[in-house]
Amino acid sequence: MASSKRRPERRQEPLSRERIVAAAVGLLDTVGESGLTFRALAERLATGPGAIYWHVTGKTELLVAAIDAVIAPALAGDDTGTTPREAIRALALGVFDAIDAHPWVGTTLAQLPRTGQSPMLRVFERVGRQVRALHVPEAAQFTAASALLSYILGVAGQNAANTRAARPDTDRTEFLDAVASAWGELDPDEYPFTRDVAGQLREHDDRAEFLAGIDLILTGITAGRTRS
Amino acid sequence: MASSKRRPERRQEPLSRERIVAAAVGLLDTVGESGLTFRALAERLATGPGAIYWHVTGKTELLVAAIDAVIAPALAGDDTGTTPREAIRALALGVFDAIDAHPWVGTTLAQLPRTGQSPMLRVFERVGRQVRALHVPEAAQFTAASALLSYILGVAGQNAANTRAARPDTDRTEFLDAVASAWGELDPDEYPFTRDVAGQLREHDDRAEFLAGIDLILTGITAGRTRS
DNA sequence: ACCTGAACACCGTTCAAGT
DNA sequence: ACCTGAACACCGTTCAAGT
Repeated sequence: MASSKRRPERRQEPLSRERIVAAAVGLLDTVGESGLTFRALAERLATGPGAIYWHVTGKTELLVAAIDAVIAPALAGDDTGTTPREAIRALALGVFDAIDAHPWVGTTLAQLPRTGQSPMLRVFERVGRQVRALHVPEAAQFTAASALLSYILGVAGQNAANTRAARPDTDRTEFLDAVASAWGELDPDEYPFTRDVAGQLREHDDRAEFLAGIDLILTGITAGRTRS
Repeated sequence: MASSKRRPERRQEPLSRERIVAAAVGLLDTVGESGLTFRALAERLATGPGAIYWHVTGKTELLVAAIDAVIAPALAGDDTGTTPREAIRALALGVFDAIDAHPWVGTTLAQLPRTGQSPMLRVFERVGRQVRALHVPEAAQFTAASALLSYILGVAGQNAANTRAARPDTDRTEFLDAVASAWGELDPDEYPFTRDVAGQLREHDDRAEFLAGIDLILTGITAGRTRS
């Protein structure tokens, strides 16, 4: 009786956008994209599903907010004191790591338009600034930044697809081994290249591979510079 | 009475995988990804939803088959008599055009694993063969082909996102204008790059932009060659 | 062998009613 | 102002029953 007065048993913090988004991220991380349900979310927050709609307009907004929360650290880095090339690599790796830690981001991020308050726009801006710092000619800056962004998004999607395709109890190397074996048994007439390259898949490092792709594009971006 | 004997009124062709997939593509093209429903599909085919499951294991398989049908023409091209560089450009453009004509492909394609009988694997193989024809060193072939593929997928996803973000009644230029205006009004302290680059967006051509990105990567791939 | 369609176990979202 | 939870209009998938 005494306790009910000043200490509210702390069993029910008020609902808030932050608590909802945090719970959503937790759900996505543990149960995956299909696990994010208004009912499951409501249960985690000890309310009814309708309560969530007072703080959030719908599932899309919830998903964007979740992505934003997870991608934010990658954009928090300080670019001063590094070369633009290093800054782009660090930024790209930050996004890659965020997606690697939260595979559901890859699936959704690539589908967000580069408009409004989209996290996409923030990544684009960061990439673009460094492209400019590389002294890419004005007219080519948009193309260069877009290409880098598209590549990052493409890898993100592939990564998410691989995570989903892998049995939940297998780790990365096991999965790569399985894919490599499957590739190795493909029809040599139909898939000569994939077959031959299967071996490289076995000893490859997703992160290093991703970075190698970034470097490829960076090389392409800066290669033409001396000619202009 | 006479007609019911030899001419079966032709009102009910038997169901088949091809008919189902064709109807699915039609539904996706007209009503979009959210319009592909087993109930809607059944209605189009004049049956119950359960009938479809006799020919197709589930929605995932249906989606993959639909993508396959739409992407196939892009892979049918003949590569003989062109340079590898031209072959890669043509292949990439083929995929781009297929996705542009069927925006729902972009959303889903990027999420398919590069395994089994996935259309992804077929695109990868085609890209890879031309990478090899470019005389890229063995160890770098996987990276080069993967980078090209990831870029293509990334653009595909962005394209689909843009199509979805655009009001259904606006055309491409109207949409780009709207985005460019929005970018132009961004906070100059937070989005200096995006703001400045907004103008380039207005007069840009998606297809040309896409190809420019491919060229960037191709340049990156071939740039190091003379050094090795 | 192939089709039918009711039924199951879910969804996102709304909204009257409560505090 | 904020929460509740039943209700609405859907889903994908299954499966007994039909032909």
